[in-house]
Amino acid sequence: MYARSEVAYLPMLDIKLLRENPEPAKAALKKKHVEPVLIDSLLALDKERRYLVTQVEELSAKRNALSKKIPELSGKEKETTLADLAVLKEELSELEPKLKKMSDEIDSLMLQLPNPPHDSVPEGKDDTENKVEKTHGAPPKFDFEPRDHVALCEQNDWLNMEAAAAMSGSRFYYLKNDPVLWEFALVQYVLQKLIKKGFTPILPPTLVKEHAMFGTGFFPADRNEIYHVNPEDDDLYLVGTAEVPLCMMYANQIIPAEKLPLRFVGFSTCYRREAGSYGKDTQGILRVHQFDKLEMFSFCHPDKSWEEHEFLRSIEEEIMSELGFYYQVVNICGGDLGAPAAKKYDIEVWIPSQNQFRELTSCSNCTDFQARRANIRYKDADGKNQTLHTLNGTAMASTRTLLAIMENFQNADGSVTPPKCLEPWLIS
RNA sequence: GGAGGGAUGGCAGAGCGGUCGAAUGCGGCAGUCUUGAAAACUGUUGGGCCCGCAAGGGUCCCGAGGGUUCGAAUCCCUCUCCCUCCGCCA
Repeated sequence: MYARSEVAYLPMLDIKLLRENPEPAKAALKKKHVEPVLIDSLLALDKERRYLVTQVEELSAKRNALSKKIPELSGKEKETTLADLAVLKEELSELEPKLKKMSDEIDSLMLQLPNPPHDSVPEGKDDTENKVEKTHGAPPKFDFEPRDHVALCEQNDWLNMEAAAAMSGSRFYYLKNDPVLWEFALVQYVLQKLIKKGFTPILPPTLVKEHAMFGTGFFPADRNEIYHVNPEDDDLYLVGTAEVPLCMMYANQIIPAEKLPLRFVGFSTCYRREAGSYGKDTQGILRVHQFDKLEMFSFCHPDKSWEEHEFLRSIEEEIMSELGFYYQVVNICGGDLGAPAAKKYDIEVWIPSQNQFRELTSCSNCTDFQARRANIRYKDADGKNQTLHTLNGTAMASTRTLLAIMENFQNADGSVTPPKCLEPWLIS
């Protein structure tokens, strides 16, 4: 079926759950710093809307019944019926715009509500309150003064930031020589691993329409992070992650329950404006406008999504440890979680020059948040359509992984020995 | 970029102002027949929302959004997508 409708902007929270059980929702959303009052006013609006709906539908029912009779009528009877219908039409023309306005208002409020976090998500206002769940490995020991990745790139002719900046602006780069080969090896190594685990490899589109950004929950919240291309004619957006096209691959579709989980790994270049990060991580390739990434994505049964979340995390850990990194797993606190995630783990890798861990991957359980917006459902055993759960996780983020390889596996002479697991995939 | 043709239920495909949520075929499900299966036959087979404890009732949906009309799948406008031909092109 090609004439797919665009995503209906479904609200992300099930308003029925909110109606029946507002208190737990309020408590959970408070963790994400949503004022409970907001929920109350939303519910008040919803109540009013339902009353209006009932009125409008009753009038419509009357109108339909009378209209149906028109062909059989004639003369005076027909005239009085037409007059009655005119009155009904008048009443409806007053109520309907009112109802539409109220529904739009509710939808827009619902669209702004984040996904309530899971109980295991720590309280906290920002990244300082994230919780380290585990640490793996040990920091590399150097019997020389380790260089940072910028110095290593300089010495080995791996990077040209100046020409890139002159051409495209700050935070762009030309990568040269060995790291280029490492990236392709990383891609092959990770793809192989994931395919063996049953993931389907995907090369997705990276320019998408606005509704795709709403469907995946990046809009309205993170609008300023996204590049908008030719607003006047093409009106497309460059994705910041393959999560967007992977998720939208099943927008408006119903997946038979027995096919779940559906697991994909998508490769894409990712574009991020990094607005608001001026002056942060300005050196080298840690924070850039463009990088390549392999992203895992699961469509999953609601009962299985927490298990699936741990599964994605375990894959990320497997990759990190095979690459030989010293890393920690961080449980992101409520205040630092994005709107779509109910829970998120970041895996942070030790960066010697900074003497700290930096984020290399993250994986999120978005529960039904994206599925509701993008209208992705599964058919359960009773033949009922139900909203499913979606999850995503970084399998390999190119620039940061390359940076970590450079800094962690550098030698005294400034050369770098790439991880063993890449050897089979390295072009020489 | 230019010129045409389309979009209807899981699929195929009719309908082109009221009797149409929608013929018919295929597929799916249930049953009859059969030792079992196939075939044949019979029945059944979309979704959202609102009211209701429920039974049930109502409303909306024929790509999307608006409009005309007492009444729209059918008429008008805008948008999206698909197909064919020409041009261009990795």
